[in-house]
Amino acid sequence: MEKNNEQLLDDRKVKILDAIIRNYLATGEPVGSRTISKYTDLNLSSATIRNEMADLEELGYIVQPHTSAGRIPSDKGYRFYVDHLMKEKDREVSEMKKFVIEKTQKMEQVLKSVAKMLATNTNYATMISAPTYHNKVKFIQLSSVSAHQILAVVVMNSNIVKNHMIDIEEELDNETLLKLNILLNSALNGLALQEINLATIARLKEQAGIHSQVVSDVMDALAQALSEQEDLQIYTSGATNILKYPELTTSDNATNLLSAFEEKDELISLVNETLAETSSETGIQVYIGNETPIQTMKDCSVVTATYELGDGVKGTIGIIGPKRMDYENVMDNLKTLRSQLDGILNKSKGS
Amino acid sequence: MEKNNEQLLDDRKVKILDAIIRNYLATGEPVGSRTISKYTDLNLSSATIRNEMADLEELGYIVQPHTSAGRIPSDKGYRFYVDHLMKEKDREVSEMKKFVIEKTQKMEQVLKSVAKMLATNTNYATMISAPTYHNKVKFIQLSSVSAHQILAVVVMNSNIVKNHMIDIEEELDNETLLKLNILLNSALNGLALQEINLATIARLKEQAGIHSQVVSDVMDALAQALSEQEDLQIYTSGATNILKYPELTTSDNATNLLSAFEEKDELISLVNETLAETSSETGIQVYIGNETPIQTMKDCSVVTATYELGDGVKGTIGIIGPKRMDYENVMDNLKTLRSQLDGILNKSKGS
DNA sequence: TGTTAGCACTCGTTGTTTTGGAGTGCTAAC
DNA sequence: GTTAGCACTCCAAAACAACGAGTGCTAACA
Repeated sequence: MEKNNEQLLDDRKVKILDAIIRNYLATGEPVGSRTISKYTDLNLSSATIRNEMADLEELGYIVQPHTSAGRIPSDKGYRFYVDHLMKEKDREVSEMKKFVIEKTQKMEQVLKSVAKMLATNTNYATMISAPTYHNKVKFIQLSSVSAHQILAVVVMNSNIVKNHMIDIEEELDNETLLKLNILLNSALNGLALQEINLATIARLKEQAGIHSQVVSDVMDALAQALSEQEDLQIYTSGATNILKYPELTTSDNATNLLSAFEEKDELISLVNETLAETSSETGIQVYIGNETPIQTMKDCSVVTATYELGDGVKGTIGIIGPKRMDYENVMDNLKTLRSQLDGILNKSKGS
Repeated sequence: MEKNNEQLLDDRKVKILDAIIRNYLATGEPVGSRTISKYTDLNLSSATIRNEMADLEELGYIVQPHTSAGRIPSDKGYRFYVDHLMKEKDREVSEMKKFVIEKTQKMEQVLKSVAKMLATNTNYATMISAPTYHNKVKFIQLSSVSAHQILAVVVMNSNIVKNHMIDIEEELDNETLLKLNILLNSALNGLALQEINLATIARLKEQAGIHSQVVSDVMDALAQALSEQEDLQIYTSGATNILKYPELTTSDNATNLLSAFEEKDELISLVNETLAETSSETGIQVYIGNETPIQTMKDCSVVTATYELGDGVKGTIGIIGPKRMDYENVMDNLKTLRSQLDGILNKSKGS
């Protein structure tokens, strides 16, 4: 925090800004010159601090809620803090791992408990998206369940299983079914879902050589089932933490935020956004106030992390809290989590 | 509302009580004697009303928030209202049906939109549980997906499909697999999941005649997969409606309620509770205040309805709001919904 | 005997005023 | 460049006043 490659900020100003923000993060109250005067080891009188603060305000790093109140950080101030001032903790990571791993059950369970743990750890609202497998077909099987129903099962590379029930008009004999199975497996194996389009299906029908209506129907149904977009699963926790922060409770702000957590579609676009913004080497992204892609969260800070499960499979974790959030703690949590999710989730694949 | 088989309530008191409650439901404000004096067609002076109100208070049907305030209904008052006073609307039901049916997609989608519609219709928080199929096995299939993986697919009577991936040590040849499939189907077909226990499996192993470790392993894994309790899916909507009612916002009440909606485990016990209480012929249950099985909701009213999908498959719908909820509207909604869910959901079976 | 007008009283709500104090900006002295 | 001092601002909390909706009670009335 000695360095300042930022415009015009001399060493002392940086120190003061740092002190202001830290103090505000801790108390949530506007901080005055006298406080800083004693807080720092700069040994400066409050009057001096006042002058510096006036400068910092002019530069846009802090603002006054009203005359005769202390200063609070602006978005720009927070940004500077996150980019330059914040210390990176390096704490031991064992506890977290243990907590999650203990009960490695289904993926869903794991994700839920990860979200929950993060929420209790940070006291903010959290979300985590299930990894999105853009995956290849590994195995397909059609089985005749009853006279008028065919069950199609598709296993993906990641061992995710999809099934789809197909209603048919007339019965399909076992022989044809077997033939179809072989055909499908040899034709579609290794293809990504996106690669299976109308053309592929048409060619398949051709190859099948059996020009009965039933076969055609089954193929179409299967194609449709495969093309169906699996919708992004999102798990949240601690949404009510939002109510703990008065600055988020004003107006119907809180309601909107809570709704967003219940409805989840805004969270989905958040996930898509962050996955698109191929974030820096750390994989962690901080949105302060208006920087956020989601309008509903413009009074919050949003910290997201993308995690990767080895084979290019990605997901997103998000923490939503007030702008005066404990960035250090949050980012620390996300960082360790990110490094562990790979191991944790791979153990519990298979939906 | 002419009849009063309730203790000591003469006709006039009933009318006054009715007026008080209706008024309070509409305004949310304590209602005074003067209001009632004009509201009803009884042509009584406020003084007379006051006397009657004093009586009603002594009998426990209404309470005063404080001296020199109007009266509001007590739990007992609400109960009386719901049991005897409330009119049953009979409105046309078409709109609701249309709205939901239009987009009959997957069950999950349908349930979500039902909850949403209810929430917007009533302005309360709503939940709906997915139907619980205590179901019989219709079809089982083991398939070899790769050298060390077997996929077990089980189709239930209701066309719900469960799949489970089984890791195996040594490869299983096709012939054995086929044999197993036949065996499993003939042995387990028609059995309810609960009927498949260790004994059944042991007997099956016996019958298989193949005493290889692999077969035994597969059987065990399958048994375990089958016995796994599918956890009750619950969809909610409009949880934030809770914040609209000041009487629920006091203290950390709202937080607890909202958390309940996020965490869902309390909702699950609510569902279990209501399913157990084999409710009356109408299938609708009203819990007022402390009557509710869920402590968190002791300041609310909870109205639940169980719906049935022909084949004994049941689910629960719940509406959670303030005690001064519009019971008529709520119950009306639930009633029509109940009568339609059967048709709606049967169209979109298959998870 | 039931009903009602009248009245004194209660008490929460709302609005106004007062006060205190935290914090500022500016000026003048060091 | 730093700081002590001072006048000034303005929010928050407390204190106060007025209002009015509503009550219970009593006494008169049909």
